[in-house]
Amino acid sequence: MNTRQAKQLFSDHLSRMGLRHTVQRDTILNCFLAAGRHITSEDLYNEIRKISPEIGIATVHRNLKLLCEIGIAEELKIGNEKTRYEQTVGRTHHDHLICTKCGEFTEVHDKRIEMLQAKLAAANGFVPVRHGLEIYGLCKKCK
Amino acid sequence: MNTRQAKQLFSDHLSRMGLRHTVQRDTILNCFLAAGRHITSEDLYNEIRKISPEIGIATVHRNLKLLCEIGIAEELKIGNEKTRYEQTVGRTHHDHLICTKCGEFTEVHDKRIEMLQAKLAAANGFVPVRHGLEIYGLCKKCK
DNA sequence: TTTAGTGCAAAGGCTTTGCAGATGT
DNA sequence: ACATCTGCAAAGCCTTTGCACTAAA
Repeated sequence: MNTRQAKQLFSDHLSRMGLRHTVQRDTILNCFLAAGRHITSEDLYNEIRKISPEIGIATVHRNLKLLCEIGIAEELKIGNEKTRYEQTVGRTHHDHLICTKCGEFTEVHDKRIEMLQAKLAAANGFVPVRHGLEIYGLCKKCK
Repeated sequence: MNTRQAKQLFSDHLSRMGLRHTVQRDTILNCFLAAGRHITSEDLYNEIRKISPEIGIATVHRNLKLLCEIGIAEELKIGNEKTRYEQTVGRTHHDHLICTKCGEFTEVHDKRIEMLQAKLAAANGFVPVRHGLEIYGLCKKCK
C-alpha cells in the first residue's frame, strides 16, 4: 500500500521545509488517504470532522494545497463541479470516464493514446508537461 | 464564413422559442463572433462596452449561456482560469495545447487519438458523448 | 398591452486571506 | 521564545438571481 509511502513523503517534506508537524496535518493526511479516489474538499472536511470536529475548512484547504505541492494529491477540476483531489502517490497517470448521469469516475489508461499525444505536441513544437483527458458520457450502469 | 450561419441559427432559435430579438443580443453575438477563439466573459464584456457601454455583465452571462444552449458557443473550463467561450459554428471538435507560460491556446486534432478514445470508452462499457483533451506545457516560443 | 429582457445591486458558492491566539520546535 | 499553524470570520472572485423598469411583439 502507498499509505506508508505518502506519510513518509509528507513527514520528510515538513522537516525539509521547516514546516510543523501538527495534529491537524496528520488527521487531514490520514483522512485523505483513507478516502475515495476523487474526493472534494467538502467531503473530506466532513470525514475529518467525524474525528476532529474543531478543524476548520480553511485548514483543510490550506493542507490540500500543501499535499498538492508535495505531490501526494492532485487537483482535478471538471466543468462546474467542485474541485476534487486525487491521490497520486504510487499511482501513474490516467484519464477519466465521467458519467454525466450518476457522476461516476472511472480511471482508464491507454499507452497508445499517451504516445499519440506526445507526438501531437511535438508536431506543434510544444513541450508537454502534463495533460488531462476526460471523456463524458454514460457508464455501463446508466446507459 | 460561419458568421452568417451563426446569425441565422441565432435568429431562428429566437423565433422558434418565442424569445425576443434585442439590440443587446445582436451586439453580444456580433462581438462574440468577432472576438478571438477562447474569450472569457470579462474580455467579451470589455469588447461589448466599447460599442454599448450600458450593457451589463449579467446580460453578457445570460446570453453566453443562451449561445451555449443554441450550440453557437461552448464553455471551456481550464484549471483555475476563468471560463472561456469557444465558437463552435462550422467548427469540428479539437483538443488544446495550452502554454503554461504565455497562456497561448493552440487547437489540435488527431483522428487516431479520437478513435482510440472511442475504443477505450467502449472497452469500459461506456457510451461517450463528448470529451476534452488538454495538454499543458511550453509552446514553441516559450520553450 | 403584456411578458420577456435588461441593468443594477445583492446574493451565492467556493476558495483564500487577515488576524489574534494556540502550538510545535 | 518565537515563528508557524489554526480557527474564525471576512473578503475575493466569478457567476447567478431578484426586482423594478424597459422595450419587443
